[in-house]
Amino acid sequence: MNLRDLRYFVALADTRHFGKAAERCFVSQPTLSAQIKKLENYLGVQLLERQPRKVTLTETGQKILPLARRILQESDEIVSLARNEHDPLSGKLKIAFIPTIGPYLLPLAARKLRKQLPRLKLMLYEYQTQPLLEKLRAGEIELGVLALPVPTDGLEVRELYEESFTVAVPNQHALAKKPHVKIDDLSGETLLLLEDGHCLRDQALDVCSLIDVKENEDYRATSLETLRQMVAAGLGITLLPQLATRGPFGSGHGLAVKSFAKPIPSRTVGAVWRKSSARSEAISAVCDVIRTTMSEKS
Amino acid sequence: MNLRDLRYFVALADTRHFGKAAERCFVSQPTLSAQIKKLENYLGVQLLERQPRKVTLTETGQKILPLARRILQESDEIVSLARNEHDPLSGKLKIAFIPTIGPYLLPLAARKLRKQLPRLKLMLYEYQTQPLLEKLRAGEIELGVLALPVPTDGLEVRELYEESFTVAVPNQHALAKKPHVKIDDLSGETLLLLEDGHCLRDQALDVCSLIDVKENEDYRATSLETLRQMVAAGLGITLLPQLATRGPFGSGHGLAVKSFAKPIPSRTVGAVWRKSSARSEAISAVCDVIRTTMSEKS
DNA sequence: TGTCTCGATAGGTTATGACTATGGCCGATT
DNA sequence: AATCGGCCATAGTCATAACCTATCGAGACA
Repeated sequence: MNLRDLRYFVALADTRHFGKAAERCFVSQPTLSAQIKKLENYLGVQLLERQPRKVTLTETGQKILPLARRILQESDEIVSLARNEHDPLSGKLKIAFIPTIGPYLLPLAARKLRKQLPRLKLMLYEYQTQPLLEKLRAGEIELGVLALPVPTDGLEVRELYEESFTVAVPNQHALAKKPHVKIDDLSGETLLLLEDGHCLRDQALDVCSLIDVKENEDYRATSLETLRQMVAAGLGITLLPQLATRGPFGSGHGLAVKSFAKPIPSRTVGAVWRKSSARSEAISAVCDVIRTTMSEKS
Repeated sequence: MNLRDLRYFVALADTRHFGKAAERCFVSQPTLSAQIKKLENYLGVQLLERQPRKVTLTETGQKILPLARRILQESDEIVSLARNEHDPLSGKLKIAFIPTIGPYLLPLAARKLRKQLPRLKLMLYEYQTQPLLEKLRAGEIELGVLALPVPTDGLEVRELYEESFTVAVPNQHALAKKPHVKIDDLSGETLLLLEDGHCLRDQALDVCSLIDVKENEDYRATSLETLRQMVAAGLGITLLPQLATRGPFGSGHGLAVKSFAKPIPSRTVGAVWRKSSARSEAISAVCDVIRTTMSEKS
């Protein structure tokens, strides 16, 4: 059985005339005639009675007609649903950020995203790098924003922006008075870090790998905000990504944020998605918005 | 779009594996692959994401899937409905009788009809010959049982049985004492007849056409039962078809029913249906039952 | 009786869906 | 690192389903 056959049948039921029904279906009368006969043959029942000058539905035909109509209507629903979804820049798009990026990047990009991609409903998630990649591969999310590099098997990667690190020290700290901080200046300091799983932890350790710092093993922060408060409380110093020091997140409350002297250590923030993703257009558009946002704000 | 494509899509959504889905649809993998792609192309949206080792539905695919399932289910409904209707001796069959046949024939045939055609639901109607033929041609009924002959344009006709006429006279009437009545005996009598539209009226006039009878113009009965009572009341005599004199409808209550001497005048009762009718098998079966009933009872 | 309407039939062409064989990608194994 | 195997896509070919035009035949109508 075929949707086309049902269409022919319904047209015939409406017009009760083979010629007119054929016209309505944009086929010749013999074609429709043959297809109807084939349908009847397939179903094993006569659907219509061909009286001279008059076509009528049999009992069975009358029973089948509403079913056929509903099927056609639902098939049209599929088509129109697909047409609505046709716009690649519409629909839901699930994006995950790592925790040291999301809360600081989103306020900057949100307005522009909403303005430039108004039909895109962004579903926002926050995961650490590893769970994020897993959920990405599992298809639970479509796009991840995190610090590069990441293993790229099956994934597409695009760099979004370069994010400098800064040093956060207590107000009273000697470094608070210097205009710029060199990495070597951190030698001998106590470093406060995020708990395991945060990539920022590894990045900070990496920056300090050549100098002599000791991690405060008693405390591991669960978020940058906790970390910030721990520094203000004088428990040590830490590295903060630059976006986490802008606007309401800057110096104050017993905390001084210092920028590094050149060469400024930094991390690369990038977007990752499945190579096979069906949303590459929307993804690309989102990346563009983030990139331009960051290049304007820097 | 095609039901087959939807079948492929649903199979793929179920198995999430092109090869297995193809197997389930009894086609080769490339075939299913190509059809799915064609479907996606037609809809203008990607329905699935081909990850290595893993096939997943896109957002759109997930929306379309339940629609596709429902369509397939309903198309199966059509097929199974048709299969149920497949038995030509089942379903509704609308039969109309003329008033001078229906009430007398049905009690005789009903039991055998129900026994031999148990799945056939007979819808019974009663119309005079002309309206009956109109409704038959209009497709409102499938089968008519009436007195022949009738105009046969577009209609199929089959004789069912021959029905003798009898004479009904008041108990006190001279003819009530004779064993048999000749047509000539009716000469000079006052004839009571049914109102216009009843074919029996014309048949009675026809039987009496060669002799001298006068119709009682003051009364025209609307049914055989009224006619019978009018005869019993002494208003005249009348002709009754034989079936209307059997069982509870016989002599008594001031009425005597006499049979004719040979040659016995009679009418031919027959079945008519549209040549193009889709129910010819059921019709034929019903005719058979009536014929054998009548040949057994006579 | 001729004419018209309308569905069915005949014959030929195109388009579609199916197949097999094969390629390319990726993950897993040795 | 090289090989193997699973899996989907591509290429090329073929059968048939669907379509067309032309025509027939039955029945309605003037």
